[in-house]
Amino acid sequence: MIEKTINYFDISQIINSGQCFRMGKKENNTYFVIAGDKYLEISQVGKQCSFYCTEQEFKNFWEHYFDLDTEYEGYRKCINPRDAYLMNAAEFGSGIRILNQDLWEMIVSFLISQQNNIVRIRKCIQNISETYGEKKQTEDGRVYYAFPEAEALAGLEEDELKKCNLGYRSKYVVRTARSVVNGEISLSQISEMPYKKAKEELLKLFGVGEKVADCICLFALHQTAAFPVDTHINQALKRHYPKGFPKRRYKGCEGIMQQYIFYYELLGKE
DNA sequence: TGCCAGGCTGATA
DNA sequence: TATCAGCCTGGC
Repeated sequence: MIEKTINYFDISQIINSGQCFRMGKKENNTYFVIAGDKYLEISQVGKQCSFYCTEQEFKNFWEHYFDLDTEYEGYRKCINPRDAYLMNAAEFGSGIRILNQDLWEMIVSFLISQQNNIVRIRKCIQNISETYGEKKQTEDGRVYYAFPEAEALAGLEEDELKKCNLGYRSKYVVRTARSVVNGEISLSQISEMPYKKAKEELLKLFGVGEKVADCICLFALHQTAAFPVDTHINQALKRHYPKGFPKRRYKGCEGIMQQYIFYYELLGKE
């Protein structure tokens, strides 16, 4: 177990910020995370966090996954103090971090997310993981399933994933898996591209539009200039930024601000 | 029963 | 280039 004191980190806020669909609460202060083929439990009381893994695993994977190297206070300090709405939103979601998640997993997750709600998205991802992912077991015997590789999905019929409750999104996932497997699109190359170029590449995938591409850029590629606009953000922008969100002021960290707004819109109101 | 939810595609004008 | 059905499905 690794114990850390971490500023501006709140695992429950991260779970509810909607960037990860394989995290959840176990009991009181304990949470679980499945990322790719890894499983982790965390407990948190205030700034005190316990990561139930080895030092090596923490250093090699989870520290980067949770973006613990980044000082988030700096992002909040650059907020215009006259922008009361964003100041409040950032205060409310001050424990949010932008995770460094697996690119393939995020592509599929956000393909599934369209015209869908979080409970169903989680269920869909659980279904495809249990059906097509590798079965794993923790040291204490807990069974979980790794996220399925593109190869495991590319050979399916387009409607096959409807059995996993994906509905019309089934063909998006299968065709995208084929594009990855047959080399039409290179995930490793996308990982190295700047934001605009990476987004352009992602938009070539069947079922990936503006919003989904931006979510993938932000939550998998850590392109914090990406600013996904979904219905919630759209409503918030209309209400609070009728002249447009001041992206120039937040150049390079628009995505962080988007997360504060999204979380505030979702849970900050009574 | 009908509507909606963290959009996108493809047809049509 | 813009607009708009239609798409799955479960919960309310």
